Amino acid sequence: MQKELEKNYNPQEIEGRLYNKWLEKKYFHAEVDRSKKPFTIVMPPPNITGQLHMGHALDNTMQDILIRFKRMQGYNALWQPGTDHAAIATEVKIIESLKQQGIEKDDLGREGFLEKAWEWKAEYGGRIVNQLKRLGVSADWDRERFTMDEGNNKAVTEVFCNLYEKGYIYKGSRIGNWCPVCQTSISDAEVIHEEQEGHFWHIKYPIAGEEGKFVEIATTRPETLLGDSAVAVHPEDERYQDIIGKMVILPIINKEIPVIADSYVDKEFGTGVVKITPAHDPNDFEVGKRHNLPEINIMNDNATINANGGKYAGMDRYEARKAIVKELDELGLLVKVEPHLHNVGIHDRCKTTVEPLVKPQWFVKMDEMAKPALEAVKNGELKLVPDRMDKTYYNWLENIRDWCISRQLWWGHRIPAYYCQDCGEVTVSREAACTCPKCGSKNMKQDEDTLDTWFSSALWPFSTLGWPEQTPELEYFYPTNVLVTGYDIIFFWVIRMVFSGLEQTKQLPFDHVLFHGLVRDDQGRKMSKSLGNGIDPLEVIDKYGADALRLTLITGNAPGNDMRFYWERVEASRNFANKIWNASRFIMMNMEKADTEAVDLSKLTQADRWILSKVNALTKEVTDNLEKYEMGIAADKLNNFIWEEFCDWYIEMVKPRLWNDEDETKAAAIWTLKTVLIQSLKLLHPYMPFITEEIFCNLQDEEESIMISKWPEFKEEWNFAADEAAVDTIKAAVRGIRNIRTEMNVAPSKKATVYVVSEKAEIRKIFEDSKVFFATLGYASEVFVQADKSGIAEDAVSVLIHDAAMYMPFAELVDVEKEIERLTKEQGKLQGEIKRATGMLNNPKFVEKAPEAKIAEEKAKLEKYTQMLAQVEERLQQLN
RNA sequence: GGGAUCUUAGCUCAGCUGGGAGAGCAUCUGCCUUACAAGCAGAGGGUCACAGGUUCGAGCCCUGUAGGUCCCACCA
Repeated sequence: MQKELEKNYNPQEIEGRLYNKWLEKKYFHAEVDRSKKPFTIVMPPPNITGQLHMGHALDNTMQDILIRFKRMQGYNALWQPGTDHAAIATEVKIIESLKQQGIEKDDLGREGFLEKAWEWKAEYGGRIVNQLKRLGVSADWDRERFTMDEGNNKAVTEVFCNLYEKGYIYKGSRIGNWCPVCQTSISDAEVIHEEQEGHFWHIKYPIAGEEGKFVEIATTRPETLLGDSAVAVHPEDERYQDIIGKMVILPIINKEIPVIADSYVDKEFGTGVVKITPAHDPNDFEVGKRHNLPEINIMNDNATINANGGKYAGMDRYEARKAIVKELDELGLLVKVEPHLHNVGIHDRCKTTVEPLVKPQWFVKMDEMAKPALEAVKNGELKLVPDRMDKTYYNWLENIRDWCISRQLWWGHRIPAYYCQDCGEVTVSREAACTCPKCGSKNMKQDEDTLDTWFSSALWPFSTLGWPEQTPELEYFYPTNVLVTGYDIIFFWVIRMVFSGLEQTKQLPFDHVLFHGLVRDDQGRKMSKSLGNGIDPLEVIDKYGADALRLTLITGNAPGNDMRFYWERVEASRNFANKIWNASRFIMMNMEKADTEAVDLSKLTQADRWILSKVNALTKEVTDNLEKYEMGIAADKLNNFIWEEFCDWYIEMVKPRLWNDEDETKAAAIWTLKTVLIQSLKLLHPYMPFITEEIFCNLQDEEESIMISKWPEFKEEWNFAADEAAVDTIKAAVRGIRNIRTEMNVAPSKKATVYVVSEKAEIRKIFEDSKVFFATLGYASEVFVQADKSGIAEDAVSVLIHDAAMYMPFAELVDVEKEIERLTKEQGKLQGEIKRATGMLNNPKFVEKAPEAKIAEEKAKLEKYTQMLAQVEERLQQLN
């Protein structure tokens, strides 16, 4: 006796129960097992500060689909999860929360702060994991890692030392991006450019020793004048040839600086004269290096003016700007102020305008490591999906600059560099260096800085598997198979994993990268906290179930494309879930009517063979699509098959057999229903794990879970091409009857007599065999199949289906005008088709080049359409 | 400035290597037909942005134009 299902699918009751069952049964856990092939995905580690958002939901749904698919296919599937310490993002949050308690970061000191940070991690680090679980994520939680756990720390130190020993890591005093609020350096990738309304100040610098003579410069940042070391013009600028080499007097500071010539200056832009501030502008920094200019730092770390700014010392950079402009104006040196639109660099985390500053920082030399990473995609070893991402990837690697990896933060991996306080020697070492190798001093101090958070995430695919130890896991599960992530972190993360993997393990960390886009709101805007337009995935799960959310995020979306979130789409997915639920309910209600354990394939009817053949073809297609990461396409096909083919057609076709106790094919029908349902559920399981599991378990007792059941395969013995064609014909015929009924406004309760007329015996056989479908699907009371039109009422209405004509004696209901209109339309259509087919067949090139099957198909169509046209025309004549 | 991408039904989007324009939602018309009204049956609606080109054949390939989005670089 089967369980009775509720009338509507109710996910809330089911999901938690099933997820716990899966956890208890350890289905997500993978152990090294050399008898099976591994399939590995590493989960992009969510930040410990994070709350689940739609991006996570999409990313993890895609991974879950792939991992469940591969697991069912028999792979030893490992989905390696973990979380990211997210250095700056977390540190900022902790500082904020401390502030609310009235505690300043500096009051705590490094040790005290880190204590708080670990407390934070303990409190919030598990939150997002629990949220992911609600989505149905089948990751191996027993292997959960953290970027700052012991193993990862070891990997980070090892990589740092390896790169240092190879000469790829160096410490240099270079101009870099500085965030005055976070008080740390940031990499180029962390700077976003924003167009802002600014001003262009034209200022006169007096020429030394030439009373009354000036050069006019234009600047957007007048306050940096305090740090000018020169004024530059283009070497070939006729206007300024006479002043090259002369000195000008820097206003306010009142010191002489040289006029230099450098081709960096654009003659056309501004006045053609540029002030050079090597310590506060990246371009000026380069110019300064070329001309050996002094780097005068005028700013403190919090972007206030320092002692080099004289009387402006202590002022904020913007305050100083105002004051300096005012003074210049008073001195009569301000020529004009123009409005000016320019791009300003902003820190992506805190939105503060970054300040270019010269600071000693650690860098990774990129040119050598970029080469093999570039090569991997060019030679096809690493495939990006969609492949248009290749160009973005190339472009970045070909123009790569050294990676600034030091951060002036506390939360992160501390740089394993030790300075001898006596002789100044720098030691980079895997173990804490207590003795200076040069002078033997015990007075050693570790570098205060920590590493960019992406330094540890770059190692994630192999550090999580145990590297640098040669663990069995590393050997077996690495390299991983596919990385799934958003295109927005291709530079931050993907590329860095690729070159790190190649450098450290001599292998690509994965051979495919599947990119997805952003989930936007219904107006196409990015979901963000400030806009308040974010939709909480947990709210969607509460309302409609995890399966509905998952399906919504996958359906109708191609790899790498952004998508918009609509509640209506979730509703549609929920409706689909309910449809499956009810189909299953129907099947279960009928299952006890016959013993379906052993059914002879020869007992199957044409309809049974048709749906089996369909699900068989679907199996192949869905499998192929999933192998090619075409999840959206496969989802569409599953929806279409289950809803239309299986529910709307097959179940309806089969009903009379279930209701008729005399019917010998009843058992076959029930067997087919169950078989096709189970196979569909399996194909759907990666998308909708909960509902498929619930039905699967209610449907049968022999297997304990659909998620460890075997993925279906295409079977030649289920391939019934002829039956597929025949049922397609029947379907078309039924549709024709329904159309006529609708057009003539025949109430469904009113039964009709249907005549099927065809001279062809095989056509007659198809309809003879399927009279019952017309009764159920087309509401016909009687069906006559015959070779000619004898006995059919003169005023019968006809419809043409393929090459069979159907007559329905509804004389009293016929609207002749309408019928003529319809037939005329049909006539036009057919004429068009005939013209098209004739054109193709008369084309010598087509006949020569096209495959034979194609030509035969066109010939068959031409013949068919010609016959149909003749029938339509005959009918038209009758009516006129 | 360099690059990517998009423009397909009222809306949101699919459309694989060129071979008779699709889905969901929305709209209209009938139906509470014993799995499902979160449903069933039917209907309307598209010069596939524009202009050229290649091809027997173009939504798909090439060139150009217009508009949108995004990325990178940079504007003293």
